[in-house]
Formats: sequence, structure tokens, C-alpha cells
Amino acid sequence: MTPPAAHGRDLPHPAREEIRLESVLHALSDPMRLRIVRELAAEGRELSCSDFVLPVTKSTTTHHFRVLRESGVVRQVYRGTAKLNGLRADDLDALFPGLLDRVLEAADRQAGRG
Amino acid sequence: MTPPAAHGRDLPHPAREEIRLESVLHALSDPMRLRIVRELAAEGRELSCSDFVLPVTKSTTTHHFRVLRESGVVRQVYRGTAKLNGLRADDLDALFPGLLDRVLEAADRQAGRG
DNA sequence: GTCAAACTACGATGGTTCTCGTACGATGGA
DNA sequence: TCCATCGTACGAGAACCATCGTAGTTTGAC
Repeated sequence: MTPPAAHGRDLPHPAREEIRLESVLHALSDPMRLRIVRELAAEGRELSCSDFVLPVTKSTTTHHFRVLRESGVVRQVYRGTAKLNGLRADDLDALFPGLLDRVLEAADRQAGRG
Repeated sequence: MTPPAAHGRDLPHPAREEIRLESVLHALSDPMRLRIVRELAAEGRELSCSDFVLPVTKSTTTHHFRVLRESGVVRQVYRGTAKLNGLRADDLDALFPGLLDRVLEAADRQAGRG
């Protein structure tokens, strides 16, 4: 009785052209979310939500991932019981060339400064 | 009786090293403020608050300029009755190389897409 | 000294966001 | 079938933010 899409209900994502610069900047302006994005970029692969050890509860984590997804920064797909998160680096780079890299670089620098 | 600094009371600005990436991104994530920054960059010189024609009241404009100043994006100095606003492009570029340019470029692109 | 212009300060309001806790649903394995 | 795991939904609270209007301050010009 389960509908055809048995393997993975899917989540709403903005299409590439729908991604707004302001939303992306806003998504990245939260420390927790910037941390998530940096980790995702450093790892270079899709990570499940539970791969992240964050100083907030699970529901708060869910909230932040949703903001990231709705702003177009990450793509989320279900994989069994886990939900994999991948950076939409290709889409972002097509829309806003170099932006994500400069932000990540800036975050690294700032972290280096302590 | 006026203290020595007769020509221009001065406003609190973060020092270069105090500028936080998250604050900058947050400042730039508001449409009104991004618009201000773009205009400032396009003009390439200091502009007074009243040079901007924004669809908000003056008190709201004051608010946005303060956010921009406190986050380290603009520098404000009094010049007689006017207040001049200049982009802190040098400071930002020293801290976060290329970031401001990529944001401005991204904003142009997005504006171009309509 | 008076006046207009530029901007600020303050208080209020309505909206958004970050955070949590608890309860729920979906998946895959024992 | 039962259960553990992973994540969601919902409700709530506190904080923050964008916006406004009004009243005030500072400055420079007349």
C-alpha cells in the first residue's frame, strides 16, 4: 500500500534558478549552520545528520538542516533510516561563481585566527 | 564647552580583527542592506545616508546603516550635518579575500536574471 | 539667534528565528 | 513481530529583527 516511491520519500528543494543570494547568505550567517557546511565541505561527501556532533538537540539540528535545504545550500535525500546531506556546490557555483569557496576560505581563516 | 573633537562626534566601529564573518554575512543577507552595499560599491565613493532613496523611512534607514557599521561592512563619519558612509573594502579584503567581490558579483548576476 | 536639514533615540509592534521537550512515523534488523 | 535507530512534527518560550512614528539633537546657513 505504500506508494511507488518506497525507497526514500523526497523533500522539497528549490530549483537552481530559485536559489536566492540573500537566503544563502542568511543560511550561512548562523554559526551552527556555517559549521555544518564547513564540515560537509571538508569531508567532501554526503553525511547523515547523525554524523554531526552539535551542541544542540536533535530537533534544533533538524531545523538547521531544513534552513540549509530550503535556501538551496544542501540537498537532502533519504537513504533508509538515514538522511544524507550533500552540499549543492555545483548549483551554487553556477549561480554565484566562487562565492561558496570564498566563504569557506574565510571561515577557515577566521577559525585559524582563533 | 564642547570637547576637543569638535568636528565630528565619532561612532563606534569594530577594529579589523574584530570583524566576524557571521556578522558580515548576516549584514549582507538583508535585501535593503545588500542594496545599500551594492550602491556604495558601484559609486566607488563615500555617500551620505540621504543619497540613498530607499523604500523605508529614515529611522529604518538609520537602523540598517548601524547594522552595517557594527558588523564592519561600512565606516561612518560625520561631516557637518551629513554622515558619510564608505565601504570597508580594504579591511574586508584583508580578512576575507575575495569575499566582498564575489558577493557583489553574485548580486549583479542575480539582478541580471531578474 | 533662528531656522531648516540630516540624522538619532526611543518606544512599540508584528514577524521571524533559535532553542527546547515530547510525541510521533519510517526503516531495517533480530 | 518487536525493537532500536534516525529523523520529523508540533507546541512553546525567549530572543532577535525590520519597520514605523514621534520627538529630539547637532550642524551649518541666513
